Amino acid sequence: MTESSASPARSGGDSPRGRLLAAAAHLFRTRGFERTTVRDLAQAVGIQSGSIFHHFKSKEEILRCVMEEVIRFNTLRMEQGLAAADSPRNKLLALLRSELTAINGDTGEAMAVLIFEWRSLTPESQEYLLDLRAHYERLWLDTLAEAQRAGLIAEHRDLFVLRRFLAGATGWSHYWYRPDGTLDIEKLARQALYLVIPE
Amino acid sequence: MTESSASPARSGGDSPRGRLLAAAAHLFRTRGFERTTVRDLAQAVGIQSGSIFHHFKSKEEILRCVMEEVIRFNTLRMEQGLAAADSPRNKLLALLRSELTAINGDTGEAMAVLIFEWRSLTPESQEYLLDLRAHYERLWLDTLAEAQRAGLIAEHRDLFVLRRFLAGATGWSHYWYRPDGTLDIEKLARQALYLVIPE
DNA sequence: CACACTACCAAGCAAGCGCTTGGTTTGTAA
DNA sequence: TTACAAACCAAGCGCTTGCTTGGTAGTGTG
Repeated sequence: MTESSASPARSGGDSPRGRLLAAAAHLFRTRGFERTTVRDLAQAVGIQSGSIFHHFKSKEEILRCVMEEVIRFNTLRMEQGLAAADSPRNKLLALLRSELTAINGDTGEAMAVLIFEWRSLTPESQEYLLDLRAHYERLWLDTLAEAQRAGLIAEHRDLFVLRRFLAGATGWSHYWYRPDGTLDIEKLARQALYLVIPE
Repeated sequence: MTESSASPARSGGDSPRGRLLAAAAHLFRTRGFERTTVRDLAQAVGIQSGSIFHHFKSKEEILRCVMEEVIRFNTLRMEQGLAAADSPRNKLLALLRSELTAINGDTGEAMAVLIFEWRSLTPESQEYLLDLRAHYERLWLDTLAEAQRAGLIAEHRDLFVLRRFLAGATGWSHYWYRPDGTLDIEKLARQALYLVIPE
């Protein structure tokens, strides 16, 4: 309820498990899940490869945990952003800002893993995580519907399709956007808003 | 110039090499490049795994060939679509239709491989293919600039950012769009056009 | 002290990987 | 019929993979 911290403890922090997850997010993003070996992972945190299986029962479980953590964390951030916005327009901007921050900011590596390593999950893990994502997507569709009722979005636009287009647009920014240029995330979010609202 | 065939011969057809490339596109898309073994690939075309290396010198070369072929093919399709369009608005629509067809139509599997398996290429292959893509992207940016000069796109919109957003939006449709529903590619392209032009 | 617990190491197993090799079949054309 | 190259097989090499096993420090609690 306090606005002080943007996040309530993502991952164990400096626990062995937390360090493993952080290293995994980094390696899975840069090399991909398949190309990353448990030996790479062990070396990154300074232990033997076999010791990993004291903390996780399989390599795939590490992937699932990285994804689960980033979903929970960013759903929370999105809800906080929504609560602070007053108009339909600003709610949309808040969602876009949240998603672009998730992808290009602090949780960027884990988000990229979530998006681009989905296939490496077992079907059971996919099902489990899809349940978590459902709530996240609901927030989006409700906000888009509210904006359409307010007349911000033309009637002939399909909101489901629009949301999928936006998800692709923001997710892909991971591959080209570099925050050190003149284009900060706030400007990027505004450019993304033009995709929804002509203004 | 005839509208009869949408394509001039993509891949060798039923040559051993062509069959290998077609099977590779399918397997690389469904399982990913890393998870696909040369033994899978060989089984798919009915030969021994070692025989693959009579046609390609490495597994990575197969990936590069799949990508090269789909770039060349779809650049051609896009140019044909552009040539047949009369107004800036219809040129944009032609580009979106071409890209969405490439991703969700006949070349969909190879396109998905091009987009999502990029990382598995060697740096040399990446550089080589980037040259081919440069021309493709140039067509996009030129068309967007023409539309902006014609007043279809607001001055404060960044065309480079817009193109990247659109690339993400269309590319991602591979993951959710199913052509058998009520939403055909033409309607999908129109929904995508709303991202660019308010109308 | 004894006990339990977390975190870890050292070693290695069974399986799977991309790719090589040497030789054989098959199609084509002189 | 002969010649030759493309296409392919059978076997396996050398290496890497995810993961297991048995044991050992370090720490806190009674």
